[in-house]
Amino acid sequence: MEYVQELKIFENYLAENNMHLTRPRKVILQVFLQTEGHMEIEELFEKTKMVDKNIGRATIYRAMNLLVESGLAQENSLIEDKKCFERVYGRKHHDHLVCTRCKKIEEFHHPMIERFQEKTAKKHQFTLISHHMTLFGVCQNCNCNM
Amino acid sequence: MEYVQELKIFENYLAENNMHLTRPRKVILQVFLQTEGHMEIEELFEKTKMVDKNIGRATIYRAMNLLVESGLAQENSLIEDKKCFERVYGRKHHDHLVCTRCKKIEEFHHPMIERFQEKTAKKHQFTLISHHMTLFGVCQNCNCNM
DNA sequence: ATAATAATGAAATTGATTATCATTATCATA
DNA sequence: TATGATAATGATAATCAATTTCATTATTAT
Ligand SMILES: [Mn+2]
Ligand SMILES: [Mn+2]
Ligand SMILES: [Zn+2]
Ligand SMILES: [Zn+2]
Repeated sequence: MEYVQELKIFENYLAENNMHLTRPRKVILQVFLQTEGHMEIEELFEKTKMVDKNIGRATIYRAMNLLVESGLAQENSLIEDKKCFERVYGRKHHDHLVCTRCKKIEEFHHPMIERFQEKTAKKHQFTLISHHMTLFGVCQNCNCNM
Repeated sequence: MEYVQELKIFENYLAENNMHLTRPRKVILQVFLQTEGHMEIEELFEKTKMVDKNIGRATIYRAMNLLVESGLAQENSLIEDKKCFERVYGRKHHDHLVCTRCKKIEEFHHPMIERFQEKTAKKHQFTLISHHMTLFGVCQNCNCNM
């Protein structure tokens, strides 16, 4: 089994909360870790079906919440009215740039922006917990082809 | 009638698109302009009912879309799973700071952040169209009372 | 007024997510 | 290794914001 670290983390999280590492959960973790980028529930559902066609959508929703709670996954709302997930364990924080035409997603990190966000929160006497920042635009490819 | 400017803009937008300034639309505009801050459809629906209890929710949804298209309103998704609107005509662009405890919303504008967003888009060869940026935290009030 | 067209509101539909619940799986312990 | 307490599953129903449908009503140009 690959992803030994992530598996350990998930196991620990489950154990701490008196939950079990079941087969469906193991399959969903595996599929999640093997998928690149930003994935939707439906995509994960389709992929788990290839491994075990009995796993239901509800179990995917539930397992993804557990992965978020255990710190392995992050929930993004890059698309209106639909959430998507991405790996966060062992990766650095970043924000997103979305092409409104082809939906391509690029990632970026801007330390200065992060700094100013902190300062802004402090100025408003807020204890900053998190932030959403997404830039919407048209990518070079889409710009040329239209 | 107050808000002559906004009314003109709405009338022009409608005329340009072969639509009519009907009574329901006029009422909804009025209610929208008289409401401070960030408002949800349900809130607008309740308020329009006081003026004309026959106006349906669907008409509010439709009218708010028109207000967005005409440049009078902006749609925000500060709360998960629900959109809210705010006035933009005659106001400056800003982003939001949301208290996760009491849901208080504060507004801020940080020119440097905006500048860096532009630079980031350019670096990725994206033509920047818009951005979402919301900071989540705990306000001073909520910090003290807990 | 009249005809052509646009708008309305009630109700149905959609689509993502969550809850319910009978059934099945897990695991500590006898 | 059986057993019973508890957790997890998956099919299905429920939710809920938002959109669509459609028969009826308003609006406007003629
Ligand atoms: Mn990402
Ligand atoms: Mn605002
Ligand atoms: Zn593109
Ligand atoms: Zn607060």
